[in-house]
Amino acid sequence: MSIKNKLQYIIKKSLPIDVDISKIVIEIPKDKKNGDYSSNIAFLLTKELKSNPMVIANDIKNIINDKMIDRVEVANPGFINFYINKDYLLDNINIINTEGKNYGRSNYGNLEKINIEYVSANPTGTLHIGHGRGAVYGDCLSRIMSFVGYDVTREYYINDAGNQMYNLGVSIKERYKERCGMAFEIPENGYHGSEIISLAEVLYNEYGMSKLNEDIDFFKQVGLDILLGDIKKDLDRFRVNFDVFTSEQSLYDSGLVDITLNKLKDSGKCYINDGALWLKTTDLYDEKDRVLIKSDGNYTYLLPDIAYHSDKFNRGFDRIIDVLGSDHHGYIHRLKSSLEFVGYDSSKIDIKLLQMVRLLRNGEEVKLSKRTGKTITLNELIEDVGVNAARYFFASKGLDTQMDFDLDLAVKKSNENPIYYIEYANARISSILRGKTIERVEKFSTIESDSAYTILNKLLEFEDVIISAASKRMPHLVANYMLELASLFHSYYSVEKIITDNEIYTKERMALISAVKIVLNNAAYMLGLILREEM
RNA sequence: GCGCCCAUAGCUCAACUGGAUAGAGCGUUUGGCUACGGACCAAAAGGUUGUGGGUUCGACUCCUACUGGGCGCACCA
Repeated sequence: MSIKNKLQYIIKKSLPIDVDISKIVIEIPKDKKNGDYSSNIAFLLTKELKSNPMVIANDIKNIINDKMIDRVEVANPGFINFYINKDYLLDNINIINTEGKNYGRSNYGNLEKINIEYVSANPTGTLHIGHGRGAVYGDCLSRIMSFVGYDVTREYYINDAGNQMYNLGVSIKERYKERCGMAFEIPENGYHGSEIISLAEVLYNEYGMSKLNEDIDFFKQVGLDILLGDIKKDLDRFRVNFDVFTSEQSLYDSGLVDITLNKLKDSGKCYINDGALWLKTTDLYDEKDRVLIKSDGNYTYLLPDIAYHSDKFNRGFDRIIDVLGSDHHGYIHRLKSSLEFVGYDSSKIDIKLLQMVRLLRNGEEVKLSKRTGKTITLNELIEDVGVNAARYFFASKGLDTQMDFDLDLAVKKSNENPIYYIEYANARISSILRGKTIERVEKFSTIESDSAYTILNKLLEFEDVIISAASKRMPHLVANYMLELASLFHSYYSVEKIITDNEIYTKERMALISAVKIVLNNAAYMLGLILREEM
């Protein structure tokens, strides 16, 4: 059980009335003068208890008696502040060193089945920096939610059936014609990226001019296979992985798209106008109705997507998380409305929108556009700054910040990325501990400094940090935590020598920094970072 | 024009979703290596949290009206 959870129960037991545990908020005060932990519960009970916060807080204080808590103080205008017992903090060192990689794990998620869909980039080109942000977010969230006991499925949706794929096929065919020395023309809405030219090159090298009479489907399929393969390779290099790849085409093939269409028709929410089939999404959350089948008989993107989300529901997920670019925000209402029409509970869908990455080059904005082929690829980024620095950069920021990424600055100052500061802490500890064994300390007797106890409190907080990162879907909390822990360690390192002539002193401090190293690496794992032991 | 998101130190971002004196990194200034790694530490300067109202014990956080940015507003995906 996490420390906040324990405190919640301790408080609950001390209350004169029954209060829902989730209403008892435990916080970590910014100023240590206000305790290691604090609660504002007294403010919340003033109405029910018909008393003022100070009186309520003092009543609670007088009842609380737990060996985990050293003392309780009440502060104006009614905060209850807790100080954690030092032996309890010290013993946590042993727990960390024993549990190792598992320290911080919990069953908070109760094995709830979660589907997290992210990246899902159309296989019509190479991944760029914007995809990197979504990839890191989805991957970190998956790792974090798994760690706290959710049953997580990581999923990638392949849009391999629509118009864009057709355009891809055309673009490849035209490039192939170009390579064969024939007249060619890339259509206005075709793909102009350099990867299409390389694709044509591959085709030419393999088949010469023998494929000139193949239809668009042939080129589409070749493009899909190769580009999707490249995407998977890039993601793998970025330490981003998936459990399931779902193909849009497979939803047509299995008949689910048509089944979904019939269910929508049965729902009575469809009507025909101007030769197209519309869905009355305005009956729920949408601002205008949407077309399901165009007047030319083709389906819009929405229809297979309703089928896709139905499929996710049918697979029995308790919660569905979609990670999308913020340019898709207008899409949410029509999707949720449609799903309600076919009988699913759309409140189980959590759509996380990530703001665009604005790419700067020497202070000037570089417009990303796949169509014109002007992109900074994910691979180029990794090449320049490395996987760790790139991942940390994305992982350390909240979803709704519109972040600026100055590539020149990032490369030039890559050593100033906080990840190096964190790695340096890990390297220092590794260097001290190298070749030595950590022993269990039955009774700590020499750890007394404030800086040591600040670290111990920070270590104790770890499980709660992971839980709130998971429940709030905010992986950057873990990134912040890591940086703080690294900073506390550097500080501690500068004031206390670890290895001395005193055997007990040395043994206890080695156990402490070993615990720091374990937690640092567990946090790193959560963010998909691999901390170097030497720099 | 309508809708969603954003605005915090010179710059890039935090602030535990309503808590106590708004914090880090970079940059600037000052001090610290005969120590287990100086890619470090200690300290200073830097803020009317875009603006005006409101809600309450308490607001960066919630409501409202503005200002300025991003993104949407297809029988594209």
